Amino acid sequence: MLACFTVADGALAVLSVDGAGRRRAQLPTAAVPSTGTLEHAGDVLSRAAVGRVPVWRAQAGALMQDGLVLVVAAVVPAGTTAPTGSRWVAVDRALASQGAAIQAGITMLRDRLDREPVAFRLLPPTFTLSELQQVYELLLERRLHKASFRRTLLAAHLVEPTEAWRSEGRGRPAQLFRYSPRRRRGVQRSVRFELMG
Amino acid sequence: MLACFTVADGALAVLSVDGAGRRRAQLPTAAVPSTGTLEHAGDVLSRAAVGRVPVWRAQAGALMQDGLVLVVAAVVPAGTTAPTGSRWVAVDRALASQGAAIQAGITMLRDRLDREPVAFRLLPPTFTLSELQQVYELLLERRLHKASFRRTLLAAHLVEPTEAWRSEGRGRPAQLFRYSPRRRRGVQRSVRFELMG
DNA sequence: GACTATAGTATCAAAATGATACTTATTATG
DNA sequence: CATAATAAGTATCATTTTGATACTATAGTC
Repeated sequence: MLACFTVADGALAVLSVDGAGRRRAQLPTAAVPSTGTLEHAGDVLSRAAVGRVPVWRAQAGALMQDGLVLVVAAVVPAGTTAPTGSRWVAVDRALASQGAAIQAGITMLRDRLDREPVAFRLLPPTFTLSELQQVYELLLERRLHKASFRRTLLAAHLVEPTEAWRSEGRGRPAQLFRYSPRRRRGVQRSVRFELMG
Repeated sequence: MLACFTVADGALAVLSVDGAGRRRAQLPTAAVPSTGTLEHAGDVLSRAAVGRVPVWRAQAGALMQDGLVLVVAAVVPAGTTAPTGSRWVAVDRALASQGAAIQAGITMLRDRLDREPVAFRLLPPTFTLSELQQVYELLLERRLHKASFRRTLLAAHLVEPTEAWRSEGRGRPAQLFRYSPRRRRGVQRSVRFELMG
């Protein structure tokens, strides 16, 4: 089962296939083949469902739903069009019908956010830092501080500026950046205890 | 397949069943039942393998190994004895034969370390702060700063001191603490970019 | 041109971190 | 018994990180 996410209309959206007359979100599914790797099986399912191999993908868990179901979390860039017969559904609405699988996928995205380039893969090759921050805010479900976000991001040498600027409606144009990780993070910082009790 | 971890002899160890004449580590396995929840299936497997339900458990992934294999990561307190027919094997040695499954389990433990009480569950009900720090160091594979570790831990209100002290060999006795989370962490801190490029 | 909206920067105080060194309490050794 | 050794736990302080606030820059709208 594929939980393929993108950003659409400023919200996280998941790919849903149009069931026969059903209004509930349905995630694309395929039988797990008995041969080949699971990675390959995930690619096959993705290609059938989205028409392309996702730019990021991870196992999100296994569910018992009328048999054993593996959930694959996947990510495609904002702007990817859904193939006919499927559409992007805002996660809030989709949760109602496919809650467990979608939740597993989102949890996987959140958990990997600081270790793998999930947010960058949810964006086109070039993007503004405000867009990037919005993706982080979507996935973390909280507001981030603008100056701190940029300072930390730039200090991590994960992006490089391009020559291009984008003027979007009102205010000052934003510079476009490209994901271009330079250095490994050498210094490890202290432990965090975010336990909820 | 069960990757059940504990701390033994100052190292992370995984439960291995003694195969017929095999020296290689073998993780306990059971067929996924067609009925019931996966959580229950994990408990059944654990009870058969360790003689008890683990104090912490999580899905660690799915592997394609001569058929589809689900890996369950589990944790039992230090000092738990392995049932006859099985033994604790230091992770370093066990990795050789069951690398993928064990690695998936360790990754799960590490990823959850700051959000779920994995380290506390690897210890008996009461423990010293040095022991706790050692568990964190084992799982994170790096040294931590003593004063910072304690400051942060106490500020998180996750442990409470007991009246008991333990004198272990030489130096000053250590106070025993109990896992007793008090408050939810209200403040969220800034984003970390630990991407490896 | 004034107003508003958004990008991006600067400054500064507060908080978190890590190094170092210190104190305390115990066992080992002579 | 005195002293050394060892480990727990604490204190101090400089450095780094963080977040609030306010600022400048550049565009569109009225």
